Amino acid sequence: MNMAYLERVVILIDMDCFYCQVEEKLDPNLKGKPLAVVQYNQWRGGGIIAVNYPARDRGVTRFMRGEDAKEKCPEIVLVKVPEIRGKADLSRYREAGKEVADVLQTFTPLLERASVDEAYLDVTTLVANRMNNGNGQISIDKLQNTFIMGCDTEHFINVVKENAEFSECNLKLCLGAIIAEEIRAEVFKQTGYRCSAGIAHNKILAKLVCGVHKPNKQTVLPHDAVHEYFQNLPLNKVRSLGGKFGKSLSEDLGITKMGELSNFSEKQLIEKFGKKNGSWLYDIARGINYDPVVTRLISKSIGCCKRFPGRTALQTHDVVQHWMNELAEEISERLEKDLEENRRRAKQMTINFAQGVNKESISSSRTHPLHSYSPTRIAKDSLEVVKRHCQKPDGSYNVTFLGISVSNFQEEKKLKDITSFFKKSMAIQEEKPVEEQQLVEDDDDIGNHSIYSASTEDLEEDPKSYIYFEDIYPEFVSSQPIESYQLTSKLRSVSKDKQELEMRRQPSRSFFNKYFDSTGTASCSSTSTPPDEKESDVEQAKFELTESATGVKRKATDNKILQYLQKCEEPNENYCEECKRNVPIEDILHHSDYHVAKKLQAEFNESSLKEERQVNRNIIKVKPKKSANNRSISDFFKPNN
DNA sequence: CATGGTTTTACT
DNA sequence: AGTAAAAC
Repeated sequence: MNMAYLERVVILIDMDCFYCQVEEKLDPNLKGKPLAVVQYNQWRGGGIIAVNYPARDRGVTRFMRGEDAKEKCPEIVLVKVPEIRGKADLSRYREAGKEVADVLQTFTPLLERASVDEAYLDVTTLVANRMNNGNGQISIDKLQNTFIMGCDTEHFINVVKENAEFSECNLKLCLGAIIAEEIRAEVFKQTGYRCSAGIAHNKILAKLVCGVHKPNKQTVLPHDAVHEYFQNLPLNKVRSLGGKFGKSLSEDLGITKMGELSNFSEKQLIEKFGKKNGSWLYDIARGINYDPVVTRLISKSIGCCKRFPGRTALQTHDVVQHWMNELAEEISERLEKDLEENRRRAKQMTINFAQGVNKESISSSRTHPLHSYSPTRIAKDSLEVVKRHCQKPDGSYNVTFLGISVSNFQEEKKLKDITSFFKKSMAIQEEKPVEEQQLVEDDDDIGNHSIYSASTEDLEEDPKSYIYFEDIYPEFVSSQPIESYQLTSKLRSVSKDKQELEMRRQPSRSFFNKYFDSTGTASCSSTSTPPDEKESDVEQAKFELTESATGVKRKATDNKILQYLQKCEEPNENYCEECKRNVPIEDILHHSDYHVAKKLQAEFNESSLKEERQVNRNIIKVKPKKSANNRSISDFFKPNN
């Protein structure tokens, strides 16, 4: 069982009806009552954007208006999202999401925030650590809230224990599930929010099963259970197949279930849907997916927008200007906050607008450089764009949508964060308070906005003025990363032969068919000897284990796998093995420093207690102002156990 | 009239 | 750079 696509353990954490939970936390009176969160209650009771479970039990769903919900469930409480400047203000939920992310972050840096209430975690190295540290025991009492797809949990555990080496990847999933239990418990402990989790070997599968036992439970999808699960699974349940593509997929191929997708050759799929989609489909039909979990804690863009449907369409310059001002103010506010929190500055702004009614509406967007965070400046530039594109010859408008979003964030200070942490904690050098270093320059044309932090384009960025991490600790930058070493060498030893290829072609059913029946009752004996007719498979598995253990390398015959492995084996200059992605070449130093810090944290976490975790959190954030600890670097290199 | 506001990614 | 799709 040494296949590359079974190496990773991915967790998807999804908050249960998050907006409702946020409101319930704010007003504990609401707990237990049927509740929905609505925005804009003017028209038909407002649009529902979240429904809690008591309300769901009574048939209330999203896609209902507030009025419909009241009809279905007269006792329902409808909480309206706050409004500022005439539009919905979602900041309360963004804050809550950040709270949760801060907890998740203490478990692994390999964290991808997918939305305000969802995040993927690649816990492969955490799992590997537990196995290497002799901390890899699994038991039912650590999996009290865990379901295994297609199998009873306790039974699954027993089989995994009895066939430890044969089902190493399933053991990994169990450990991943234990970690997920810990994560969810910690999230609840620190924030009071409940969430569900999906655990699998990749993001698509983790996402797929996360909701199977919602709320407040978690679900594991072992690779061996995929085949059966897919037989009855509609195509559109799979992420990215939920829309038009999924529909055309099912029409073009004349299929409705995921299981049917594996009847098509990779060649066929590529012919129909292109190289990228075709291979992706071929893989996922077999439960295989290589999309990496990329480390992203903060968003790459910040935007706000508003629709003006039907009769509310904006008809005059004055009204358009008014809403431009409102949007610009919100954007500006959020940008200033982002600047403080994340020390970065957006360089580009995109103005979105639509004219005309629904079907015949024409939407468009224009980009514009962003020189200042001043709301009047933002409004002025945006308005100009909209005027140019939307004003009719008679001076009137018919604008049904307006939006401003900003992107192309540039770090305000490079390499400074991490070095200042070390400077501080090791007292290497005196450091001025952050505030004093922050130059404010008066920017621009329309003047009078000195309170709006200006561009730092020409701020001195002399590398010599910083102390570089690798100057102090060259060994950590130049040598093999500590934590990833074992994983990396494992990936390197992954081999591939015809047998494995065959197993890819014919989705593997062996494990589940041999040891489980569909009801989840035990069908294997208490001995570790498998039934006769399957012995060859076990022998094959052992053979593969031995082969990889001896480090014998065979030629990969499958290009995809080959490429995947090459990525692992020969990282190029700017390929970050930790993130499994390329990072901008100019950021690589900063980036690798980042990972060194994260690794210290990860190692520390594994063997440590919660207070220590709390301390590490400050390291991860590398926010000098929060680092109230006196540890020296050597503290981090104490033996693990 | 009318899910609405966000965010990411891929295509061209 | 601008558009479209997809997801929550």
